[in-house]
Amino acid sequence: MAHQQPFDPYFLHQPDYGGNGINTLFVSGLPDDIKAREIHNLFRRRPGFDSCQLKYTGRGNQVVAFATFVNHQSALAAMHSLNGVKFDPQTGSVLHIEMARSNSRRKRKPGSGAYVVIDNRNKAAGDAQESSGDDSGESEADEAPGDKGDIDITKSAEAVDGSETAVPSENEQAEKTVNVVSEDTVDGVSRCSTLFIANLGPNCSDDELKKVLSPYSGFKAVKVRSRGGMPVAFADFEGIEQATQVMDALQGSWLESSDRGGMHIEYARSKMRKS
DNA sequence: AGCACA
Repeated sequence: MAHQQPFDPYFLHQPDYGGNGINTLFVSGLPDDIKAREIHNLFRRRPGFDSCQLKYTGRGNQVVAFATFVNHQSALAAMHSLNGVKFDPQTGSVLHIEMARSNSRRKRKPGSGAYVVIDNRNKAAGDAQESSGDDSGESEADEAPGDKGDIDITKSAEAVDGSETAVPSENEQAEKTVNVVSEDTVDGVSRCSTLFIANLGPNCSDDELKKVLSPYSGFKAVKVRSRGGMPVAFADFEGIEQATQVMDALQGSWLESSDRGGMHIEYARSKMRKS
């Protein structure tokens, strides 16, 4: 019985389990000429990334993707950093990312690439053709939220196949899918070596946060501010990279004092004043 | 859904 009590949020007090167990993201809003490689390049830099798959749903030219991470937090962090991002300035397509209904069961095969393509376009037309080299059996691992029922649009059987199934080579240099305006700006988000932490419980203290944050390299200081309402905190780090690591590691995780959900962590708008 | 301290 892996049943979680929906009415008791305290079943996951361990920082390692600061989530509902879902580590896969559902991605829509993709242009229909998207390549699996692009999905891979979009997510591969995100901490905790494991693998991804591009799926032609068979509904027209609809394309969705699933990205799997090592845990819920890293999936959440990636979702937060990429959701709403304008993916293609030409077509104006904007990424819509949410937690998948279920985790990807497809394990990354050793020696094969970190991404895979599932093409249901022909299946929808009654044709049983496999995308190259796919393992037989279930090729479905996840279901899109709000994707119940099979509305067969027996249309579009254009074979735009090939090239996506290629194994990604070690091209570490040719990836500018994510817009980097300046070193400190990614996807239009200004990064900062100070983090802003919200969604804290009313009793959250500096000490509690310090205990959680101090194990991370580069941690300098944390301050909780209450301003009457719910507290927020600012955590300062040596550099942006260290701050990012902590944000990715702790995004969505619960503290003992949490009562409204896990921590919501963003880059602060300004650096903590030097002391 | 909330960003201070100088």
